[in-house]
Amino acid sequence: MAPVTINDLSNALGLSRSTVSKALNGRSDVSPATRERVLRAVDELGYQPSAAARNLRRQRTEKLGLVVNYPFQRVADFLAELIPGIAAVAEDAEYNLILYTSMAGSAERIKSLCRSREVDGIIVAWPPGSRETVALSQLMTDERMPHVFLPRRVANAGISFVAADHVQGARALTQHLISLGHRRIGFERLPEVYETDSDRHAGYAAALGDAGIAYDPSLVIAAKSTDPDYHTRSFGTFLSHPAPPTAILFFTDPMAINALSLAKEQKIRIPQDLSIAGYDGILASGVTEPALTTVGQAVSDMGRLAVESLLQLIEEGPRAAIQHTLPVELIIRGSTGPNPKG
Amino acid sequence: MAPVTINDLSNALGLSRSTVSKALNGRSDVSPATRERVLRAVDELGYQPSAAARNLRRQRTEKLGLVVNYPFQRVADFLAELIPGIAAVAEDAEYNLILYTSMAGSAERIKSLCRSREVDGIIVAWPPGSRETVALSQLMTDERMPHVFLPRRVANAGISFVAADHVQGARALTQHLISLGHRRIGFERLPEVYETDSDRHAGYAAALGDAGIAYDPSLVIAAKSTDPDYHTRSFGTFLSHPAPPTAILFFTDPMAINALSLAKEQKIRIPQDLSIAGYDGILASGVTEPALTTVGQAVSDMGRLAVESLLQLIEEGPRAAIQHTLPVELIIRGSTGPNPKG
DNA sequence: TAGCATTGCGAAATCGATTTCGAGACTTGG
DNA sequence: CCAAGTCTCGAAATCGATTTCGCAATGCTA
Repeated sequence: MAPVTINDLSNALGLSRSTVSKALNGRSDVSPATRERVLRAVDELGYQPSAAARNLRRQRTEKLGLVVNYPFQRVADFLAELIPGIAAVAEDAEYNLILYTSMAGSAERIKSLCRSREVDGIIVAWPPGSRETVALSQLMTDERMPHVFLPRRVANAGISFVAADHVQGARALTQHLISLGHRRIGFERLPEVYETDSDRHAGYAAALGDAGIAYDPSLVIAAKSTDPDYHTRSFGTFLSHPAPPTAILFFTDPMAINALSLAKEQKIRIPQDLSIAGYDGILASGVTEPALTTVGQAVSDMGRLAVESLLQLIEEGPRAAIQHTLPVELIIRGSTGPNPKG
Repeated sequence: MAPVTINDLSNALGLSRSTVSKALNGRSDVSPATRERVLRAVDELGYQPSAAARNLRRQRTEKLGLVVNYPFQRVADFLAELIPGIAAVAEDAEYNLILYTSMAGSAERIKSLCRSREVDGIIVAWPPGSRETVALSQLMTDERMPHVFLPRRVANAGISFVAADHVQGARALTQHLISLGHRRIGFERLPEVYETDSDRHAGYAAALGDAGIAYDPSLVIAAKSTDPDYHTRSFGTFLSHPAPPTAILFFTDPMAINALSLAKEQKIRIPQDLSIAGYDGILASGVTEPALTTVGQAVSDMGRLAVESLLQLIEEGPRAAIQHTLPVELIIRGSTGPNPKG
């Protein structure tokens, strides 16, 4: 009825708790015969150690925390790929995953999480802006809580993260458009200030430079996050430009998909009249009409690496930060085509 | 350095651990002045109770387990909506969510999970076939582990679940097609035997009956799960029927989306030549060309209800099963149109 | 003022494991 | 045959909280 404890086992066997525990944990000071008896009894009585008791004594929980520091829905696509990857790798290493979705931005709650010791390490998905991220990392370091940020690079040698190489991604994407004959290429940046944004912008600028195309600031729009309709508005800005771009790079796929339908409304043919590209390679980007040219990230790889890094940090104790920057993949689909004016 | 424990607090204050604990847990046998002192010290020393110690003593963990009993990727869409709903509601009630993705179908692992007592209750997402589900439920009941199944109905009065009303959904969908003039309506069922399948089939048959249309078994195909290409094959079967259907209902959106692209390959115009409808209302169904008529489920509501039900089961101890069947919503989009032969 | 109820606090048990340390029993070598 | 290891095992401490119970001091009633 009540769960079987190690005491029940030791009583049933006429052995001490110590011996039973040692038999179960593979200690060497137990005779093979005794170990055999213990294991048989475990089977018969259906014993399973209490997680709480074990956690308390061992001072670790074999659980990882995944803090989603961003409206879940907006990164649902990403998470749908990320979470199973993380959970699977973690479970292979006998760790489980606890999800925290309501502590966005709250340093206090992260601190509580650290102090309650209910996880052995934390993966922070979509960390806040750079400054806050550094502070958050410091806080967790102070609490001796191993942690890894994902999927954003943090420009700080002491902070562990797993990210994608957006300089390379944006560069490849821009090069693709240039090779199609485009010379005036619009770029819509993110409103917030992240390394992700500056990386992608750097890649865009680098590709232009490589091709000897002058960087035209009027073709680069930084969306204003205060404006709920900023996607729509900035698309209009591009179109009404005196010398409008023949191709536009959007910072994320949803922005590009939005542009796709705006274009359809205005009878602008994609890609005949205008080439459009997104970024991130979300699932929906593959089923639009036309399908979206974009840059895909190996999300499940990032998940796997994040877990592996975190486990290293946990096992090896204080050590140098682990930083991974993964290559990204250019996905060429129907939304980009030759420059109509080229 | 080392985490602050309740002993540190009691030393610093010159109070016993009991008193400190009682002050923190709102017991009445503590004077307001003492409670105040304790709270102040908590703030100053940065005390946070150890989750493990508390769990051990209280014999509960304030954690819920979400067992995903199905390849994560195949239900990613669903999960992306379900998980945040579940996590948010749980966190409002001071519960966290632990994800288990690698115990598909394994009764043994479920049993271990129950006995380890690392969660207070379990939500099983996408339970296996009826018989196994009943066995699984029995197992958890034996282990005194509260549990709820989702999002499938289980035809057993003793089992708690949250599901959608697929009889109504399939009926509404079929009625929609009938109202468009269709008389020969194909229906592709699932290979496995679930209540979900029989419910949708019953709804389909009921709508036909209501309209006085004879049920034609040759228009109902049960896909064979052993055949990896069964989607493609069954679409061919429909087309080569001597009196082919003018509209086809697919059991799930991915099947319908697959049919959409098969139709495009074969130059069959949707919906002019053939109407196609899906079921489930996944995100991708909204961005196909044409967009898919389907039936949407209030997934986040199901998540919320599942958590609320589970919490009831946890708090009230042994009690009658809680069963919720939610209404579904007919989503009419571009893939269904008037019967060309009508 | 004696007797009783109330209030506020602490001692100790408890939850269920792990781990350290020491002690017999048994070998082994000299 | 004795001293020194080896093997096995158990007693007891420990992890950090909660909870029960008793005790002393105080307030209240008659």
